[in-house]
Amino acid sequence: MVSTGRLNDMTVKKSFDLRVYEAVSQIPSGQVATYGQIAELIGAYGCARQIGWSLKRLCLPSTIPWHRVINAKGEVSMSISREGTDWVQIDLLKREGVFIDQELKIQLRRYLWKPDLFKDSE
DNA sequence: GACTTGACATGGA
DNA sequence: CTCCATGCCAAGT
Repeated sequence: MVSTGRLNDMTVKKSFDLRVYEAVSQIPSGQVATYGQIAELIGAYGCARQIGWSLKRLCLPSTIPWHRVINAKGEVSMSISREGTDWVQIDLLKREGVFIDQELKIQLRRYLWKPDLFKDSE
C-alpha cells in the first residue's frame, strides 16, 4: 500500500524490501523466479538490480526463500562478493528437487514460477 | 557530491 | 547461443 503521505527515506526503502520479501515468499518450493519477475511483481519493472541488493541485506536471518531467486539466464548469479552464499543457494535448490547441470544451468522452462497474477488473462 | 560497481533485464548484431 | 550497448537504482569510494 503506497500512502500519499510523505514517508522517510528509511520507510520507503524498507517498504521496497518488504515487497521484495513478500513476493519471494510466494515462490513455491521446487520452483524459481527471476529478478525481473519479482521487480515487475512489486511494480518496479526494470529495477532487477535492486532486488539483488534487497536480498543481500537480508540473506542470513532468512525465513525468506531467497535461494529461489535467480537471473533470467536460468542460472544462479555467482559473485565473489557473496562469500560463497551463491553455492549455498545452489545446494538449497538441489535439495528442493531442482536439477542443475554442470554448467549451473536451470531449466526455466520447467522450474520457472508462474504467478497467479496473470493466470489466463491473455 | 560525482564516479564506479553490482546477486539484472532486454534488444540488436 | 554469445557478445555488446543501454536502462535502472542503491551503495561504496
